[in-house]
Formats: sequence, structure tokens, C-alpha cells
Amino acid sequence: MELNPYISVDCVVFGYDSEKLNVLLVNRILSDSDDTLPLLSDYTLTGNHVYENETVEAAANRIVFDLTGLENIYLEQFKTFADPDRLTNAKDQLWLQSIGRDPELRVVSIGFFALLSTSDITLEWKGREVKWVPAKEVGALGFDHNHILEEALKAMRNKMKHEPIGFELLPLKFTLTQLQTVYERIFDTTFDKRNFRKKVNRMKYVVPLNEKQTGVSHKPAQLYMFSRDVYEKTKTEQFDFIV
Amino acid sequence: MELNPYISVDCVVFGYDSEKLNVLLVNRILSDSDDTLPLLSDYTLTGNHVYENETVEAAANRIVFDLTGLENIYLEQFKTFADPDRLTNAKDQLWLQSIGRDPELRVVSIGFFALLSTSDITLEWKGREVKWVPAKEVGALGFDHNHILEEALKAMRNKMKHEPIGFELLPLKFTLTQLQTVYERIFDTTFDKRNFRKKVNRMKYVVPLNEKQTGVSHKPAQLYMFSRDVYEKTKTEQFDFIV
DNA sequence: TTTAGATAGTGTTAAATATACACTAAGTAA
DNA sequence: TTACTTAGTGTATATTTAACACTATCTAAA
Repeated sequence: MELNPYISVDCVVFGYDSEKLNVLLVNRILSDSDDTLPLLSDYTLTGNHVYENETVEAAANRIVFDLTGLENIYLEQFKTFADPDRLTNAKDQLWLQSIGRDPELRVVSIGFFALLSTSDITLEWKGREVKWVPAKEVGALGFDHNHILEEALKAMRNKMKHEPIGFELLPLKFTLTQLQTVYERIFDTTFDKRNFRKKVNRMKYVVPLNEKQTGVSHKPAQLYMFSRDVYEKTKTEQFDFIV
Repeated sequence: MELNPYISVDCVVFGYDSEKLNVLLVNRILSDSDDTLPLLSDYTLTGNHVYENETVEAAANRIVFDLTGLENIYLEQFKTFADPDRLTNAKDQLWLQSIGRDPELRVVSIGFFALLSTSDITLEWKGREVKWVPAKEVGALGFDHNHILEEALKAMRNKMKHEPIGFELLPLKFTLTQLQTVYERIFDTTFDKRNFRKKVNRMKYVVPLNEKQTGVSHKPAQLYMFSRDVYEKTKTEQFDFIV
């Protein structure tokens, strides 16, 4: 089965490690034929062209699965990038040529972001170096990937404000402190513990388990899980764009 | 300048006429060579391929401008459609062939929705019939356009819940009753007038003008306008996904 | 010029939610 | 047993929501 040369998918894989938000990057190395210094060595987001018979959603899932070995990861198509000059800078042209792509083609990239808890995963991808980088410390990326990352962050934060996707960044079972911290880190703010817990208490889709945290050297916390079922059943449609 | 055969833009143009939400559709007619009954006659959303040197945003603006003569219309990229079989049904294949496109090509369509007040516009498009159809009464469309329309409606409603885009569907100057009605019609509900007005009263970006409605045979209402400036300055970042 | 018709515009009370704020409880490790 | 660490809880005040009905102002027609 052939890859379609015009259509690609870029996945911004966000992983939260109970401290900060990270992004998955892969190394892009181009070595000289005489094995001296590399001509090119930088990082990009994870992406791939789609197979001729593959939907873009399937391609995004395939990429995330190849990277993490995980299925059913939260994935969302957030924006498409198709500027005529998005791959025209010198490094990208060099790279495209070297891997046998026509550097003249106008490639559409459909952007997805994925959310997961880094504790879950093991990394490997086509022999290329893959690493987590804190979202705030990402340097200059290849292609238009800094732009794509920024848009992904915007879309993710925006969705996070109104929909319960913070849970996707935590393990299945989590404590309320962990939940609070996710929101604090992503919105770069702090909340009052008692008020936060009062609010969560009204969210019937955050359900307490008969289980406590283990392996900690202090009072173990109650564990909770998120029930999408309950959420879907209880959510309402209201408008609320007041400041 | 050439059109890119792989990349198209579909615009879901929503127009509100102070009664209901409408969508702009164009007729797709294919006549037999002997001028008998048409082989094909149905409607589609408005769309076009992008020029080789054109961004997709520019293409979307161009389409809306060609259709309405209006610039600076609210436009938002909401989703991209790229399923391998999205144009494979018989009618679409026939149409593609007849207009000289390769029916085998996998075409990516980047979906935008536009919001405007129908009172504003005059219609004309490349000699093809263009018409407003109430969003609730749209029948079977060509291509995958029923699917695109549904996704546009979802995206628009969702955005409307949290961001002040209802104003884009009204004339620049509007009354509070008109504003209330937009939200009632789009969310298919009703609000209490006094409570609605109390809420709007707290939105500092809805500013009263020194002007009243004219041409009505009853007490003329106060006119208001929306100030995006004030909105951008006063908005905050909070999370609120409680039911 | 009066009257009918139509929509504009307004206030109060009770319940729910938001905000601000500090101490005790329960576990582990030394 | 004690020190350390994080979990977990309540109250008072301000703000917001929700439910509810009447008067004001304009036009048009009698």
C-alpha cells in the first residue's frame, strides 16, 4: 500500500508526568556520505503521510500507536496546515530531497493532538530517537512545527476550559490533588484547595473509588476515576461567554 | 494561476435573517448533450479548489467575497475532510468527470464556516443558482456535504456556547430582543427576558448606542453594538466544564 | 384624538455558586 | 515518639441564577 504524497498527519502528542506538560519530538538527522558531521540534526513533531486507503483519523491513531504501543488514546483533529510555503525553507527542502520526496509538492498536513499520561508509555519509533520535551522548553523545530505546536496548545487549552479532557492526562485512577495540579500547570495558575474540591464534588462524573493511593510516605489519598458515561448523560447546553 | 487539484475549501455560509439560521447552497446541474432532462440536478455547499499560491484562508475569503460581495466576514476553519471515499458515489463521479477533474484523485477539503446577517447581502456566483435554505430544511446534498454541514453546525454551536460570535449573525446595530432571539433559535430554547438582559448588562462589550430602532410600528428599542476590543481586554481564562 | 395593538423595558426574592481563609487527620520514616 | 508530609474539611460573605408580571412608549387605525 502506497503513501499519499500530498496528505500528511502531524500528531502533537502531549504527555503529562505529574509535574509538567511534555511534547513528543523525534530527531531528524541527515548524515553526510563520508560519515562526518551531520548536515542536519534537529527535532520535529511526530507525523507521517497517510496511506492511500487510510483515513486521517486512522493515520493519527497509527502514529500514536507506533510511538507508544497504546490504543484508544484521546486524539483530536484541531487544525489543518496547508500554506504554499510551509516547507520551503532550506533545511526542509534538503531533508525532503534526501528522503526521496518531491520538495516542490504542496503538502497538506492535518494536525491532531493526543493526550496521555507519560507514566503509561514506552517509546520507540522506526529506529529514530524519540523524546519527551517540556512544552515550555521546546526549541526551534523543523518544518512549520513550532507553528503547529502553538496552535495545538491553543486548541488544547481552549478545549480544556470547557470540556473534561484534563483526565486524559492522568492515570485512570487519580487523586484530587493530581487533578488540581493538572489544571494549575496547564493554565499556569493556582486554585484554592477547598474551593476546587467543592467544585469537583458537584461533578458527578468524577467518581470516588474504594481505593487509596499506595507507596507514598504520607497519608494516602482517596483515588477517583472519570466517567465519560455520566458526563455525557448529565451535561447541558448553555451559553456562558461572560468574561 | 492554476488551481491545485488536491486541495479544496468548502464554506458553510450561515446567514441569519432575524427568524432562522440559513445555509447558502449552489445548484449543481448537468445537462444531457441533447438538452433534454438534466442528468443531475442537486445542491452543494459553496466550495472551490485553492490556487497554487493561495492560502486556504485566502481561498475561503475569496469564495465568501465572490458569493456576497462582503469582506471581513467572520470565517473559521473548523475541520478537514479527507476520507478516501468521500467523492466516490456515482453522482459525484459523474460530475467530476463532466467538469474535467480526475475522479480518482483523493481531494482534501478544508471546511470553513462563515457567519453573517442575511440582510446584508446580494447573491451571485459564476452564473450558478445560489440560494438560502433554512438549516433545518436542507435536503440531500452532493458530495459529502451533508456530513460537512453537520460538523459545521456542531462546531458553530459549540463555539457559540463559549465565545461571543452570535453578534456576527446580526446587523452591526441590534436590539437586545434580536440578540436573545439569535441564541434562542440556534439552541432551540427560550430564555427569560429579564434574566437575559441582566446577563447582557454585565457584558461590558455589548455597548448601548445613542440610537433607537426606526421603522417599527411600536415602541422602538435601544440599539447596541458588540465591541470585540472590550471583549478581548476583559475576558479571562477559567475552566468551567461543570454540567 | 382616542383607542387598540405591539413590543420595550424593568425589580424582587430565594437558591445556588463563588470566594476567601487555616486548622486537624493520617500515614511514613527516622 | 517525634518529625515530616500531604489529605481532608467548614463557614461567612458576595455574586449569580432562576422564577415570576406589570407598566411604558410608540404606531396605526377608528
